Amino acid sequence: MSNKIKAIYDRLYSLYGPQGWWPLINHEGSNPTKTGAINGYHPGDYNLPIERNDIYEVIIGTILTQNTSWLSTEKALYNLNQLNVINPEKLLGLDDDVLKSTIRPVGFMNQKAKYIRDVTEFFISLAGKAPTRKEIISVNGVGNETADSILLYAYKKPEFVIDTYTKRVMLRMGLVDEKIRYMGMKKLFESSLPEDVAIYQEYHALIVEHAKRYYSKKPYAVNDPLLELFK
DNA sequence: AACCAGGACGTGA
DNA sequence: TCACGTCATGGT
Repeated sequence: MSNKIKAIYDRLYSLYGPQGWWPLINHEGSNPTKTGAINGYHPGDYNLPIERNDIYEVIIGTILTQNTSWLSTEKALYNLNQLNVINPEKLLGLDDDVLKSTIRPVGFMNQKAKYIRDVTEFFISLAGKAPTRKEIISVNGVGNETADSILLYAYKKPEFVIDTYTKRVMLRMGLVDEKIRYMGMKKLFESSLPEDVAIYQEYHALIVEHAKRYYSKKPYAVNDPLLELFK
């Protein structure tokens, strides 16, 4: 196989199809196959988000979901939406204790409340312009993965997202070693794929979907259909 | 009842 | 640079 990274993508896509990330609360029902408070997956539609508040929703979603299940994140976003504060100015006007109790389901509510305020002020200061990677990662609470998630899913920039699932799968496939760093893995994917936002968006989402099934509980990769690719 | 979840940051070596 | 502790709630 000349390009294993691409071969894995093709296999995952044929297994699961387009994932329609990042889900948006204002697009409920567009994908009935997923469950939870937000059914706003939009498979095949790579134009979203368009509205300012939708872009903002993706950004606070990336903070909320840090080391947290998406189910919990949905609850927090649902709560915020009920308060009609998925809007940067309105969010900043929210009482801090109210904000913390609203995002409570995601855990780490003290630091995440602060992170959300910081990234919100940064978002407003952009005045509609997309940030560079260096700029967005300088915000407190925005690390490598969150920065790339924001750039890829909120601003549609070709930045590949690496997460713990990605490393887990790549390790099992024997394509990286244990000491690989975030940027090393990111460059590996980006140098193996066409620089295409839709592909980057799908690939990361597909890895998450796949890893939830085969790489959540140990031992990993039991009956993993990817294993037959390299035999 | 341990373990994990769509991580990031601060600290001391 | 690196290894490790901390942050916190909820589902399985």
